[in-house]
Amino acid sequence: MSTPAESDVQHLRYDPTTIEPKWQQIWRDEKTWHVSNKPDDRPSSYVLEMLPYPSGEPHMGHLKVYSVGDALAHYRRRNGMRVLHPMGYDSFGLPAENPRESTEDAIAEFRRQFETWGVSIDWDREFGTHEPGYYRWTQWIFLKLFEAGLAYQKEAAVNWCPNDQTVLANEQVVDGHCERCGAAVEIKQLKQWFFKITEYAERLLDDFAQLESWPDNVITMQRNWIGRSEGAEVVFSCEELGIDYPVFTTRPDTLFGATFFVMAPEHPDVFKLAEGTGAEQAVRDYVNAAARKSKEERGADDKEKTGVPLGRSVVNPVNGEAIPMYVSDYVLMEYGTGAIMAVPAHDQRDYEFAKKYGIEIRQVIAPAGEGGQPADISEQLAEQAYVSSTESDVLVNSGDFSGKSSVDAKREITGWLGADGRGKATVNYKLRDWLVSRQRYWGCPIPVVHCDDCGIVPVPEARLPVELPDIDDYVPKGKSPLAAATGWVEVHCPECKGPARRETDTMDTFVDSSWYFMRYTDARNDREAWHRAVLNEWMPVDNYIGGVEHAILHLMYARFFTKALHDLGLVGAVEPFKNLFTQGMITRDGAKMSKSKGNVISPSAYVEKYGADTARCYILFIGPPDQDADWADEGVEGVHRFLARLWRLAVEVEQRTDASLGVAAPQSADADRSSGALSDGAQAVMRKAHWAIDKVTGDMEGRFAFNTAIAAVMELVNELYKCKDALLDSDDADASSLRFATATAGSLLFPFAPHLGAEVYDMLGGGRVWEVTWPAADAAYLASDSITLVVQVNGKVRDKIEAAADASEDELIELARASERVQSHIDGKETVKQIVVPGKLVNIVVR
RNA sequence: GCGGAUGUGGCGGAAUUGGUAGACGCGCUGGCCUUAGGAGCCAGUGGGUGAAAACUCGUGGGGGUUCGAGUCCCUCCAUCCGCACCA
Repeated sequence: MSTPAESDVQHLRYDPTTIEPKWQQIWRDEKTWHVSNKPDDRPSSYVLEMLPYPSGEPHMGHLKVYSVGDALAHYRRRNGMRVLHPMGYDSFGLPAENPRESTEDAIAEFRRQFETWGVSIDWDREFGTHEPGYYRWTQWIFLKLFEAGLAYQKEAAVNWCPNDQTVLANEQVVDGHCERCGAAVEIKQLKQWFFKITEYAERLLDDFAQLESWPDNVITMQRNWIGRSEGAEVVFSCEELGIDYPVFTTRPDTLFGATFFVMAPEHPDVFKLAEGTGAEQAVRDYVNAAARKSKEERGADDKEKTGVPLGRSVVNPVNGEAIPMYVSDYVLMEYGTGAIMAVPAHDQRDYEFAKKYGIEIRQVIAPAGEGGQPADISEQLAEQAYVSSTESDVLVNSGDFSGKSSVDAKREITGWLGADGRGKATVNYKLRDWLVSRQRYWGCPIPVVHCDDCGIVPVPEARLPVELPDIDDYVPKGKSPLAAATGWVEVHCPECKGPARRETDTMDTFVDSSWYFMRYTDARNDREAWHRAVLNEWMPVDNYIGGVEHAILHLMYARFFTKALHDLGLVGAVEPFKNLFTQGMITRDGAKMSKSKGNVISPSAYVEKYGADTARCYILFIGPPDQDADWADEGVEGVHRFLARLWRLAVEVEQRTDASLGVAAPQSADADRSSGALSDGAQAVMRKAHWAIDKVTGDMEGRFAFNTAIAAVMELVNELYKCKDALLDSDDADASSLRFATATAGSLLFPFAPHLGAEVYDMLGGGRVWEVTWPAADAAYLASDSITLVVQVNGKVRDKIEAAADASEDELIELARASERVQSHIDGKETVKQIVVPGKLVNIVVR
């Protein structure tokens, strides 16, 4: 029964360590994945994974993101598209040791591993953001934004990380802690560089409509972060000092209930206001205490409201009433105007403050009660504020506006105040300008000089890049280490030629990564950042793939950059990423991998032991790629077994069938299928192969269902094992069907396991699978003459019957009723209803 | 507190439009092959009753819509994530 050839095959070992380097060398030597910028008749597609921060070696997240992106890139290419799939490194940042050396070592290791993974990258476009050839253009963009008034310097209260010894953007502070190192963030008053992202707040919101597919949660997070709220700016006047204080409120309908007024401790006028009132010392103590608090302490959940009177009052514009002013840290300087009107009856925070300091709580809103009269809510107001604001909430104690609905009153009171300049409708955003200066050495220098006579002078474009000097001590000490490089700092002013000093702060690394996807399109251009026509040919990115942790930071900054550069006429696209895919995390024992938990596993160990194809397929097979997945070594073994099984099948089929048959489908295939020229086994094999083609294609299109796509190839291979013994040693048609189906398994698996896919296809005489068009399923093999009819009685499955695919509804009912198993359930009962789903099911409802 | 997601065998997961729940893989059980195998091949595998045929229960809990619900609606619970003094 078993031939020598068969038993040989059983003992052959699938050896990825010889197969994988073989194909990698061909791809490297022939630059297979290089794509030219010269358009051709193929549609272009830009597939991009978020660029890696090179530190140590790649981790499981990298393996996952490139497994997903590479599968997509391969699939696109084989569907006749011209695919841009580049690679680079986010190589400025916070390295521990000698930055230049450690960065370049890490990049070399990343590149080496990516090559062992067989990722189909156009290596001719590779760069690191720390290379002068790249950051020259980062500086150029900075100057463009500066010219446009979108980059500016101002003194402001900023987030300071005492550990990293640098300022942080608002977005980089998480729960009052440094996003990077976890230290409690302090507030400092410093002069810093900002990008005017707030000018784009509205468009960042509006243009969500232009995106093709982005996860809802990412859009929601950005929307919340931008924090648009509509309301009114209302002017309260301090008559004693003759200063007007506008406040922002979303509740102008509650103005008649304002019984006090609060300023943030950072408000520049608090000392001026307190002066001469006797409150000076108390105010100074309070403000100093607030300044010493970390952001976290200030924002703590259960923190009791505190504050001190300023000893002054302001006039409420709706009723001319003078109300007392306070300073309290529950008011934030960075939102609105840094001052608020306080309506304790209808705002919980104001309520708590008023309760503590015995300030009047004056109700001006009431829910509609019976008979259209306002309901009595005094009981509730003894406990907490009443914050509802709907059509059925009406104003009380509000002069001429009493009786109006809360909703109408907002508009009418704003309009009334607006008529004589005491207020206006406005929109406010939580979003603040992007703080981009960093007091770090390893970053892109900000290309300006400070001249005593000329002020801030941009470095002329022709003199870019402003290169990072080599220095001895790059440990941050509160100001940029670059300040110590006196030979570099001291320059001549580009305008007056007088003595001047270079800016010593460097840029936030998020600036580097806000435009790298544009540079890829024309990465070797040393005359300009990109050629416009080339850029527009590729942009926007068709599929952007990465972790959801960048939902706000990177993705919002990149959107802002694209819009700003668009407005400057430099970029055609308005949005950078048409489709966004956020991959889930790889966990270990159900927990995030971390050094402190000691549960970190690295891809390299698995790639060395099982090969890249196994590691890549496993990470895709483990579950839907947008969900978190737990890494299990037994699962890896299972996938490895499957790949070995396919490889052995290919070897056996190759050895025991005639090589001249190649990988073509049997010639008698579709024409003679019904006439029986193909054996039953061959037909089963052909049908399964075409079923798999259809399934994998469907899973790749539209959704990233790689897990079920791989499962389909597993099913095909299982079917081939079942049929192969009958088909080997048979006639040419049978042998052809086997060769075709085995090669098809390799072809379908190629996007996920490129080395093995190429090996199997080539072994059977198909040549280079990546040059072969993606297979199309033959409808003739998908349709079947017979179906399995499910028969239900009262919705419960009672039988399954083989039926002709083209049977009529009546025939199906007849068939169903004839079944013995069905009869035992319907005998002697009245048939109420019979439902037929053609080709699928009959449900007989009896009583 | 607000917003979002998820909940299916022992485990990872499948079920694309309301129509056979559990594809595929892991694990487990049995068989074949083998000097042996933790290799390979084949078969079985949601729970309960049963010798079997079969019956019955079953997609976090409860309720509803429907001939029919993992899928739609209401409600509760659990876990995870994001935001959180934003006036």
